[in-house]
Amino acid sequence: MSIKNEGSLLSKEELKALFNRTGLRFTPQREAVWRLFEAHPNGLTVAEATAILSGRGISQTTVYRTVGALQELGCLKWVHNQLGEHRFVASRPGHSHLLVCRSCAKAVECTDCDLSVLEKLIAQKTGFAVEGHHLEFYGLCPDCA
Amino acid sequence: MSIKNEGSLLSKEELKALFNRTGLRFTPQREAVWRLFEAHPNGLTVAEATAILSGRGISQTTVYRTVGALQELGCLKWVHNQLGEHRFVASRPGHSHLLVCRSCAKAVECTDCDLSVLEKLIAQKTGFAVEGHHLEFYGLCPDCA
DNA sequence: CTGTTAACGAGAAATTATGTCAATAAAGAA
DNA sequence: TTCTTTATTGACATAATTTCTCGTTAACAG
Ligand SMILES: [Zn+2]
Ligand SMILES: [Zn+2]
Ligand SMILES: [Zn+2]
Ligand SMILES: [Zn+2]
Repeated sequence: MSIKNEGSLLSKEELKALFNRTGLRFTPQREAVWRLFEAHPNGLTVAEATAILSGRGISQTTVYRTVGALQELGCLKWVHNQLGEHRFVASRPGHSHLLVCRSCAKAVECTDCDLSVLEKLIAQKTGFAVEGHHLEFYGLCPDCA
Repeated sequence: MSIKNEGSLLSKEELKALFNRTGLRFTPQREAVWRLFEAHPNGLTVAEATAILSGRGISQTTVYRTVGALQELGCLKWVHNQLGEHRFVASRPGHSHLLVCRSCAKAVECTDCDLSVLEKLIAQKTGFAVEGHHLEFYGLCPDCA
């Protein structure tokens, strides 16, 4: 198990390559959206991101589109906090889980949480071909405890 | 591990008792909302439920409020399907997980999936006081495979 | 440098969810 | 049963969230 490291998750070159790999263009707007989430390890709602980025001339439409793209690239994860708020958290590309604080509504990423045994068990019992999962943990973060 | 049984999950008396236990009133509208979800094991969005129930004189406002109440009572679970659609699935009161078919959107409940070991591990590593979790599995159901 | 076309912003529109308030009816007491 | 209390309801307004349209701009391959 490892906790997400602080600081820049992706260099400019890595980010450009990530977009270009799937035929997407690397634009200043897309970098700005990504950097914003990168700078907020606890996550943001689209509304919060738009409020900040509109001051930099980036439109709400572009924020929505970029959040969608980053999700498909696997480096932006969504969580529901207890009140149904839809938040997004930056991460390195790949699968991970998130811990959500019920007090301050912030989300922290954790990786290497193996559920393969459970998936196999469920596949056997139900006949489902299990392809993946979404797992969120709820609780109180150290600051709020 | 156990799979959800078919048919009526709660008798009228059980349902009334469930509401009254927490000071909520048992109304025809609330029963109708519950029975609708009970009759749709694959789940419904609020919009779908409202479309059906408005034909029976039940308002959108009441559908939203009842869905919220049933969630708090623990017998209505939400899932995101792969496209972010927000669906609700009836279940017996209590904690459980759901398997969602990516083809037919069918959601099947399963219980007794123990994550306590994982929760303790995460609590140690992160300092979070872990209080609960939300876990969905995605895959293909036997009929769609 | 040039051409192609994905991506952009502005604004409208659609969808989803919540708030207000007078009328109604569920639950418990008498 | 009847009465009293008050949570619940429906209609409607409003707010919040998300998607769409279209003319313009600029990323990127050649
Ligand atoms: Zn996982
Ligand atoms: Zn906190
Ligand atoms: Zn669980
Ligand atoms: Zn299926």
